[in-house]
Amino acid sequence: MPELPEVETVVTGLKPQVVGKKIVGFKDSGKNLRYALPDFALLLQSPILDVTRRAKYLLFHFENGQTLIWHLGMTGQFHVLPTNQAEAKHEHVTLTFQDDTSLRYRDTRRFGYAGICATDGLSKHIWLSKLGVEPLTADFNAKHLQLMLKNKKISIKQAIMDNAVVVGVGNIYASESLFRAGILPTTASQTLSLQKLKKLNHNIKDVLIQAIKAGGSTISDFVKADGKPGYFSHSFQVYGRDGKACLVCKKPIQRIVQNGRASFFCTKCQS
DNA sequence: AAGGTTACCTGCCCGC
DNA sequence: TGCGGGCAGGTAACCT
Repeated sequence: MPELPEVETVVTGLKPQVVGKKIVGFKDSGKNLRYALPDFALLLQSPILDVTRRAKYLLFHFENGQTLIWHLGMTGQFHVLPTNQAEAKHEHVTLTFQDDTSLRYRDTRRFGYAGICATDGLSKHIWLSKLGVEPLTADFNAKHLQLMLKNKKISIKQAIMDNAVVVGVGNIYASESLFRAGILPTTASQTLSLQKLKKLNHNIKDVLIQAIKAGGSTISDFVKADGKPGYFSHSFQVYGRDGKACLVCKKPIQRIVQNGRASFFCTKCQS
């Protein structure tokens, strides 16, 4: 899926296209996403007040006190299109607005999922209640990392991808931030000094901010809400570069599989 | 109980 | 050109 910068980009792109609109109809492809779809009738005729993000979830807040929670999975995309425009392949949900536009949800692999929850009960929702701190807030700092990682035997890469430690860091930005911080992804979490954690904390924030500025990464099927790709993928320093020269020291970038996910790193620049 | 593995699903790319 | 295998940005349900 899109990682945090991509979701942030989608929220930014969607907001001006949907805020103030009312859903007047809905349909789905008949195929479930990861879970059964919610009853969209709960949202009918109520204006969308705002679209926000928590971790990698999009939150559509409705005037009637309901919030539509949406996760894009690996391949989810939103598009706002004229209602009379033909359905695209893998379009699984259509929410029709009162103004002849409609919000289309496309998801090739159908790993995405949606739910509806009373806005005042959002923090207790099962998908949101266990989430850790947002990476771009002051709550995410070296001391926080130290506290969360003490006694943890898992690798540092797995730790920063754990949503209870910090949300929004996925497989790409895990490798990228560890490279920038000079830490091998296999390092045992509990062995890192506060000094190293400071560097890592700083680099996680930095790489996410840069990616958001670039409008999210583009890998295969990520498209922003306006249909145009983002440009951060041009800035990957290690992700997907196995066998190629490290941009700092020229040593070939290594690729290993950790917990079933690809990790990329430089053995000279990271220790 | 933490840490690992697997499943969910489709498409693409690679090698034979 | 066709086919099988491996791989893909996430999450969570399982196992050990």
